Amino acid sequence: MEESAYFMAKRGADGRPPRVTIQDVARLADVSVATVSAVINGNVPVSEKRTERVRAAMAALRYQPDERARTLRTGRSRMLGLVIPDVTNPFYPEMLREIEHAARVRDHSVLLCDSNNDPEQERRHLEALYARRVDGALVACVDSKVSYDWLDPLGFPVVFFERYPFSGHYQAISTDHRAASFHATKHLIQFGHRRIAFFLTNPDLSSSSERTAGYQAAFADAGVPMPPSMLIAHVEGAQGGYNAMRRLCANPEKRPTALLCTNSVLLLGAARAARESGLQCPRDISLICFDNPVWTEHFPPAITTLAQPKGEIARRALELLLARIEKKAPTLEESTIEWLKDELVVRESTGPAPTP
Amino acid sequence: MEESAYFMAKRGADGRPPRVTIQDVARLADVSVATVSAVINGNVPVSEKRTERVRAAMAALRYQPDERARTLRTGRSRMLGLVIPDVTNPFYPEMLREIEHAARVRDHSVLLCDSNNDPEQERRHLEALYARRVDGALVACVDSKVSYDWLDPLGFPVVFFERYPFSGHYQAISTDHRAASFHATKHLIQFGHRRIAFFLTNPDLSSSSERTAGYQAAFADAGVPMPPSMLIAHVEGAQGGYNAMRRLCANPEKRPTALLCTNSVLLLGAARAARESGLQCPRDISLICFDNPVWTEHFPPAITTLAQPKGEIARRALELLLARIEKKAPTLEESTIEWLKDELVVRESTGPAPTP
DNA sequence: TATCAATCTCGAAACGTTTCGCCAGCGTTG
DNA sequence: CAACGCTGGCGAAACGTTTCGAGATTGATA
Repeated sequence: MEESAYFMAKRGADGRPPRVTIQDVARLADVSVATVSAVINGNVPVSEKRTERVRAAMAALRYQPDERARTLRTGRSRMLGLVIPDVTNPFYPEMLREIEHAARVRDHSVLLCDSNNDPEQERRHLEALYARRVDGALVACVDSKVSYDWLDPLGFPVVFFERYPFSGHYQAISTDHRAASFHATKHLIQFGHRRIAFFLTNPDLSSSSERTAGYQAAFADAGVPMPPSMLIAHVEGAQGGYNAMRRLCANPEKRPTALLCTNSVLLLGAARAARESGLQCPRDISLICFDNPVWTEHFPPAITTLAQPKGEIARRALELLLARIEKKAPTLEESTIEWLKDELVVRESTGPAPTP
Repeated sequence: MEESAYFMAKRGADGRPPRVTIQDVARLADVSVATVSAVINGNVPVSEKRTERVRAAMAALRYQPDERARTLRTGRSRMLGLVIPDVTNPFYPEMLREIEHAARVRDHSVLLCDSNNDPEQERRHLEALYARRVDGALVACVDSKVSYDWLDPLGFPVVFFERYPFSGHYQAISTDHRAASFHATKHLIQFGHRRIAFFLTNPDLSSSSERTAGYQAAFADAGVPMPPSMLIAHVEGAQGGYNAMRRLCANPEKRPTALLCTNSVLLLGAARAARESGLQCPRDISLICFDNPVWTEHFPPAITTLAQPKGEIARRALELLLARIEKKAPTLEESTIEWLKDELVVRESTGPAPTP
């Protein structure tokens, strides 16, 4: 197996190393291309002798099959799109990690797209993914009001996670936001809190409306009236959380004694605002947020959170998507949503309501 | 332009929607495939009349060129690999966001790979990226001691960022870790601190050794002796930071009065350990860390950090990589590193050293 | 020894693009 | 009027695989 002479001959004028193809391997091993392919894929029997020759040739040439060609021929790219609203929200990197790992286990790669909370960009991402003919996509959508009906006719399988569209047919896997929100609120009510503020970002999100419903249900369930104007939407980022909290605390008599945030970044700002208003947590105010990033455990005080089972979401979503891809019948007759449970992890930031 | 009949004819038995190809467009517009390609790519003149026909046909069939085939033919995939050691470290998602954005602007997609701090996995990722024939990769390596010499002969262009190998030829773009570390340490020394602890993760990392050098240089520069056994390596994660700090604080007389952490997660644990040891920040201990994630600004107290110019790193790294790809001469004759400046953002966590 | 089945092997046709070279048409020019 | 250059268009050959159908080899059976 002497490959250097061969290499020299093939090297282009530009000095760029030669791309070794299946042809080269076949030539060196003195077999047909088909045979090489057969030993690579192992789905067709090849004699011991030739297998050995091919193996040796592949090793000598450091041959690595070109996935592009393979993909074009077989129709499967073994790539999956992952489109998320904002990598900067710590929930998503952790999700990404799990999804990437799950995908890797099933021998798939992940093409990441950040929508930057912009429906337009999200759409562009999805179109690009389709153009690349990835096998399918996992998406946490930016806005539940947008329509994804155009995906189906294209035969482009998508499964949603955590956030899914309000209308149309789709498959989704999500934590039970309503139940989680219910439990968190109930936890606070049982501590005697009544003036419980609720910060959410975009209300046009399946997760937002479910969480809102859970929050309201908890009050109804406890037979306690909901405080007016404590449900605040469109709070964005740490600064948004800070501003909203400052505003709420302007009037000390009407200030909240507890707060539930729809994501961890909001809480960061809100907590600071509370401190700056002279409030101490949990003595004067209790704090809870969705998601459970590392810092919540180490924050003073450690934050009570709602932790999503990210690994499970990832594995389940991937399973669903792959099944849909295999089945080759991407057109959906009806919507299905699978629910997973959040865990309320109680730490130091929640306690009894202050006595007036 | 009646396409429905055509669609019906093409629809397969499996109910899967037909894939419309350039052939279909050509047929419908009654021109050759070459002409369709010409109007798509616009690099060959096509008459007004035909252009119009082709446009109409494409619209009617909702034709979207297959990137796979395009890629195979042209040799450019317009995909870039991004391999990072750990998405869970907040530095990387932010980096990722910038890189993805920069790539998008230049009409490229990003294939994300998380090495999970494992050199083996990193290597597998790189091999997979090559197999997919992405145009190149941006990598923050897991360990500077591993060799990446095998990439060059493959003609696979890679540029390193923030962490690069100790040996071999490579291109890198990095913040000036040494200078940053020097400034941070100097900042502390000027506050009168002498017992300044330094936590780092893997010492076999270019960034680690540079930061260590900066730390040491600051003492030398100030003519102050370095405290013994305050330079602690292999501190991993928040728990690692916690443990290391607890250990250092065991003996109150010998405890540090300041701490510099190589990443933000370490600081999280260390800060908690300090609190639990009865230390108050910044009165009893000053804290600084590299990277500047949102929470540092909202933590009580707000953390003094070293902020990397992530956007600039991303843009510059991308530029370098694309240039390397264009130039089609991936074999490197020598190494080049470009340095960017960190910014020391001073907040509440650093102050005068306690008087004994 | 002829026949047959069971293996293995191979050439060639896809997959969906881009691009190269050639040709037809046509107005200019000597 | 012949020769020529230009323009726009087309067929066909790539790109690097997989896969299909058919041919070649072998060993066993009648």
